[in-house]
Amino acid sequence: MEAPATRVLIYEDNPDLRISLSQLLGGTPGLELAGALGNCQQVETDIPRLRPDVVLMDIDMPGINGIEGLKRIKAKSPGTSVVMLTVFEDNDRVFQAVCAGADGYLLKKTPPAKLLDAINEVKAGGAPMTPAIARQVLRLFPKPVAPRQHEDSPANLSAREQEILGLLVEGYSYKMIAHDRGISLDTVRSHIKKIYEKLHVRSMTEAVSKALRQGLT
Amino acid sequence: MEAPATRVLIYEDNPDLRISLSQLLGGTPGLELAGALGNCQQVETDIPRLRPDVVLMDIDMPGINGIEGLKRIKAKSPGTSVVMLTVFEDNDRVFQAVCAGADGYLLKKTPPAKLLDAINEVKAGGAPMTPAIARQVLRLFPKPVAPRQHEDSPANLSAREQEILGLLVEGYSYKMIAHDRGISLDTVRSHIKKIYEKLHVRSMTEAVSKALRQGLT
DNA sequence: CATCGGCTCACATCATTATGCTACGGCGCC
DNA sequence: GGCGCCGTAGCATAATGATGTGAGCCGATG
Repeated sequence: MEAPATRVLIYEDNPDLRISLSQLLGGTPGLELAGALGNCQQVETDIPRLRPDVVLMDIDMPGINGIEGLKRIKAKSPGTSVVMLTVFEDNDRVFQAVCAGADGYLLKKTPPAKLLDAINEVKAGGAPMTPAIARQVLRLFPKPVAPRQHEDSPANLSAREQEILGLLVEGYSYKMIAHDRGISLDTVRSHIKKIYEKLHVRSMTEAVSKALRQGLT
Repeated sequence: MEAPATRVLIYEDNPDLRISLSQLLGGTPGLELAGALGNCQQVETDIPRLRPDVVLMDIDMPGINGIEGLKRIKAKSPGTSVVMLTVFEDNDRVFQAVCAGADGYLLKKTPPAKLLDAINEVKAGGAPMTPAIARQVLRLFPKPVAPRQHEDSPANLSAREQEILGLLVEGYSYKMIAHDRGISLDTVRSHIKKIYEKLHVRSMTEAVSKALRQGLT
């Protein structure tokens, strides 16, 4: 008396990934591939036609993006669970996805086994999320509820570190910062290393993005 | 030298559980028991005194309850991570805890191994939650949020270029973009060169900054 | 059908960043 | 008065990014 298979629909514009996801799901007992599409232009008709229980939705797609696709699905069929797939743990998108009613949020690099777990999890009423994303969701939460302008610690950055982060945001290079502040290039490196640790990032672009999105400037 | 041990502070009014948690943590390499207290009456002084990296906080305690303790910790020391422990997946408490800035939310029945994982997870910037609680958090999230929309200035960027700029903003490296989009590294270079020309910038950081500030995402 | 822009790819070279380790003076806190 | 954090600094190596030049394919447009 097996339960009927869980019907899974994939939206993913990268053909390689789409195919490997399809194969993964198709080859798993208890799951049934309802479809695997490269865009969500026809999402409104796809859903009633394919009747998925769970949708895996890539966030970054040309044309109608995943967030928009999510909204349309939820508008038509609120009961359908939608798990967002993304390469980034980007704050803004997480926020948008969560607001639009996403039921889970995973990174594309999630190993296949975890992905299958996640599908079962949503089916069981859970909400699969990577730890880092879960953290972001928690951080996002209090703000809309209580828009306190709390000058809560700028992510623990020291005054000097904030200053330098500000310059990064302005597009300054290490050299420019060193010259501008009259310190050595190596000192700039030191500061930036610490900023990276504290912000949990690994590149200037990530730091800039995080700074701008979290108002650390 | 090894990384300094993670200092963990426990608030748990049940002596049995408090002791077994203490033993669990005390016997784990990389963790250091900063303290194990039966109430959070002195939370304001406990924190600076014991300087924990992570606090495990029982929600249901006599006197000052866990939510209140959490608030006080966050008021004094926003950088300290607090993981709530609870017996029930009660909606209202989850809501309150999340609003007060909890960094994780686990059930007391969580197996010891998972608990240790969770501590490492918060330390690494994650937010351990049980799936069911994660789902509640998502549901609690205020939906009526009007996402700003700007279809205004495509800034002359082609669709592909905007797409790639989006990835840059997310902190993607050339390599990651190439892999994700299934194109060669050199093609990524080409696109980015053109993006730079069109935006009049000369580095990833400038491009990211400009993109975020002008809503090109 | 010829031209043009967008997308793809290659090769080359130099500049900049990322990361790890080490170190020292100053300051505030037990 | 020892400990930890901040700001400063240097050195070394590996990885990534910036820029130039050139080229093939395709679809749209004139």
